[in-house]
Amino acid sequence: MTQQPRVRFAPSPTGYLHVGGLRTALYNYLFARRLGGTVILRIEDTDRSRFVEGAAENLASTLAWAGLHFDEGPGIGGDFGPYIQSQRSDIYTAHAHQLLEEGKAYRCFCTSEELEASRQKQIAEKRDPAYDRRCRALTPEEVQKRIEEGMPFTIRMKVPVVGQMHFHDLVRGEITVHFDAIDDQVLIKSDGFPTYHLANVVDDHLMGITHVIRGEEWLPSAPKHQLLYDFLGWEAPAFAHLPLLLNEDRTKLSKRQGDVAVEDYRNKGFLPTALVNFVALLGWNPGDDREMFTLAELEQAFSLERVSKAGAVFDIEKLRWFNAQYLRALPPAELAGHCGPWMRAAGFDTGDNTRTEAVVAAFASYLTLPSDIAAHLPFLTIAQVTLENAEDRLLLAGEDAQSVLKRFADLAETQAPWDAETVKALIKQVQADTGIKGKGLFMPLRLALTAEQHGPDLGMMAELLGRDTCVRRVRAQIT
RNA sequence: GGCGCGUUCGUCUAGCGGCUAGGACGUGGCCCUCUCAAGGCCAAAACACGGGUUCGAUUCCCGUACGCGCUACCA
Repeated sequence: MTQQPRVRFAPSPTGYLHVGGLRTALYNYLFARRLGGTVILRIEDTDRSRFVEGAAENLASTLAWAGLHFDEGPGIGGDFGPYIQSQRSDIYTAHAHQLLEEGKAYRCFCTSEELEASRQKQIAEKRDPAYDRRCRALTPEEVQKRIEEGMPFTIRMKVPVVGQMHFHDLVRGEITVHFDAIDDQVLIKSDGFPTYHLANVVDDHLMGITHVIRGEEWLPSAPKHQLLYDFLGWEAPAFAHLPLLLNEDRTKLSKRQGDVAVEDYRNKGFLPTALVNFVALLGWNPGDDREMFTLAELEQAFSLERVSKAGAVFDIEKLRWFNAQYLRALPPAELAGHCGPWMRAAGFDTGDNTRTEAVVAAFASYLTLPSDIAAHLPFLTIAQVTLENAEDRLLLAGEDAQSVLKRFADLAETQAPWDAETVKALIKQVQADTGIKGKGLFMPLRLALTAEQHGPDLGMMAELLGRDTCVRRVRAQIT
């Protein structure tokens, strides 16, 4: 029987969407789409102390911005809800009590302070910090007495004391762990909420999750989860632990060393297509030399078999390259849409769509981010050209330069129509009339017109400036 | 410290016993062009180390080193 895969992305709403989270969400999404499966968004908000208002909504909208759309989840619906863990408390409690009754879990009355003290002592004695399982030995009478006294308690999983277990990881293969390395994990906290371990196992089972695709930081606790499935008499889903995203110094990608929030990249003008394409290739490759992928193409090409094992450094330079590629491939109207805010901030009036689009099209190949457009606008926004550079002034003062400027101004005065092509023809005429060509012909004009030595096609620049401005600026440089 | 995972150019990676170790970003050069950007071409640049196994190891096994992760009533 081949069942359609059901996968989930299960972030905790503690703020923004981390780029590593985006990558995890993406791989889940691609895996499911490729196989015609279902993608579920589940909010893991069992830690009330870390809850951030609005974070869940922000997560969802950022994911949507990236183009990832879920089949089930909060605000989407589905037959396995609710999809917010804080609304599923009784379900976790019921399963924890079942484990209690079956002798697979026990109540622990130790306080956080006691546990911390014990931990410190163990560290001081150079022993491995681990819960000493003192409450595991409590008699039923003692337990009953403490409950009646109203002592708060947690519920801990009764991990076998000896032996070892295996589990299979789709990325890493067979993994063996000895039970003595596994603590008696807390399942239900003293506030009544479940820990990640219990909630994730219960939900994954109840929601019919077939494949758990998550970050490598979860690898060490996978055996606990496997054990929980066994305790509950459930078949565990397949596991796939993805390699981590790293800082330049190869530590786990974190704030402090650059932007880690998807929103940061979004706000800077990175396109979702570029970010998704880039992040898809961090830990996965198609097996051939392709590297430009749309989401739809990724859906076709993705497979867990080609996910690599080692962590990947988040190389912002390559992301920038991807962004430049996608940016310049945009239709002018869309490019103008992205650049608009920056252009207005730079004093350019974007009221005329045709003109705005012509400007961004002229500079498309110069842009890595939409904000880069601002640096190219001064020639359009300044009142007149003033050459700061002595070298430039010298260049314009030359005899040849002056005759080029004069001839151009004379011819331009009556030129109509005025567009890139006709201006170029006009420059050709200047060349024929003055015998000056190449750099000596273009540079004086470029400087007089734009105040810059470098830039796009001069004919295009002249068109954007308009005939009258061109004539005025060129005449202004004639001595 | 313990446990787990990992290790091919600076970075992302291909490679699944025999290759001049391939591609991409970045870097350098050349070409194109009035110039710059883009684009094209070329170049420099890697199998962590030590043992095995094998006719032959980047590839398989073991060890070492290094890195990362986990080691919470956080996820």
